[in-house]
Amino acid sequence: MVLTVADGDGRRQRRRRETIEEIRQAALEAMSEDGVAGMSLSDVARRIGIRPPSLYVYFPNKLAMYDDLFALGFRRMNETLEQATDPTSRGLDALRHGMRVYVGWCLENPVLAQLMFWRPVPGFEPSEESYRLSIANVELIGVAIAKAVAAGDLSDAALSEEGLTLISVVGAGVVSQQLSNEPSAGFADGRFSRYAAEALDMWIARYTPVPKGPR
Amino acid sequence: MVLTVADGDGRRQRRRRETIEEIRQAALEAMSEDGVAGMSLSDVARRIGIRPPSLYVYFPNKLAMYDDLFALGFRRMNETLEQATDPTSRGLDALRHGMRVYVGWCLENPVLAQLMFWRPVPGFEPSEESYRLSIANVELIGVAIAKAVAAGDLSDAALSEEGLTLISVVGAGVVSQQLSNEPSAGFADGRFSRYAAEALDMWIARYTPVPKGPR
DNA sequence: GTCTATACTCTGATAGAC
DNA sequence: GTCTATCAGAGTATAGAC
Repeated sequence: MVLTVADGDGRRQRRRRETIEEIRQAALEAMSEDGVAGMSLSDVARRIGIRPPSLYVYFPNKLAMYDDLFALGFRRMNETLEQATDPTSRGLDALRHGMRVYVGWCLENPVLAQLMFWRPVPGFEPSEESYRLSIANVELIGVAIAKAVAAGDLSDAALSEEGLTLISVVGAGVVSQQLSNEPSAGFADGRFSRYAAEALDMWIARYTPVPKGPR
Repeated sequence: MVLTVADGDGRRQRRRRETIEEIRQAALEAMSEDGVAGMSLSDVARRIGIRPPSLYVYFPNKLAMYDDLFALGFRRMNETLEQATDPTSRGLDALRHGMRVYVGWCLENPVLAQLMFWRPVPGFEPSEESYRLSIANVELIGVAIAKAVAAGDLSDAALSEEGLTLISVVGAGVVSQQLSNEPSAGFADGRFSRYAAEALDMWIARYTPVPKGPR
């Protein structure tokens, strides 16, 4: 059955992608109003002027919609982190800048951040494909640390399991505390996020190499 | 209308408290199976063999049940922390022990911890009374730090806004990462919780007073 | 006083007409 | 691709049996 005409297909698929984009936007709005787990398909359909069953043309079920948004979140965040990598700044400065971008993105996208870093939706687990994007996110941080190690600003231990675990604990701690206690605050005025630099400094201090000159 | 007989009241109120305790237990079981936000009143009623509307005799609505469990969680955790305070250990040892008990309790009570430290339930905000219990929780940590400062093991800055914020970030970070990435692991074998001591060490190092002897 | 029976509205999801 | 019709189940609320 190879009757699908290649030419006519472009417009149809394009229209489909536009509709999916509309659904995503409406779902994010709904979640920010009613909570991540409180999103209802009827509400999403109402927001874009279609009937609930029509959503099933684009997503097999509600959990698949969550998975799509989970992946979207990591795609956007990884893109932001890559674009924010300033080639002129290096070593610890690049790491500090990365931390600021990371926390800032989470506070600007609290709905996606909750979906990505907590597990607020009963029954939802990311698909293998989406999970790979979250792995890539962790690796971006590892690359920034590796550069600082290569520059001599951090000891090798920063790249150990302990080092990578502890920096993820620091980042998750700042974001988690800020989002659950003061979700609407910005980066600079957040009770917790304003200490993001100091939190990272705790980690940096632990992995700062001892000067090798004679004492 | 003061016809209520004092004698007969004891048994009735006792029976009522027992039922409430049954409901709490069933709700916790339901949440651990279907997620915190996925708990359904019909399911809770079914577990203890009554009809859903009967739950409304004990709780005005579903959110009130969440509030009751939120408060229960902090009561239990604060109790655990107070009992675990070993009067023989002091200073940094007491603080390290407190951190272990804190993280351990959260991993042993993941459902309550999620309800207490994240905001997984759309529309739920703790009542003023319950919120006070969460304040008391923060103050317990402050007391342990104050003792270490008094013993000379930590600098005064440990009790500053920065110091208190950063230690809450460290604790929340360990718990948050462990619960969302590996919820069923225990304290000792958790990918994140096994580094709880090292995470606290980052904080302790930042607030360790410099020795005052001559250099 | 306590619980049951019943009803109302909304949810996620499916089947089938057009 | 979108619709109508429909389902089982949810949370909530009220009326009434005992």
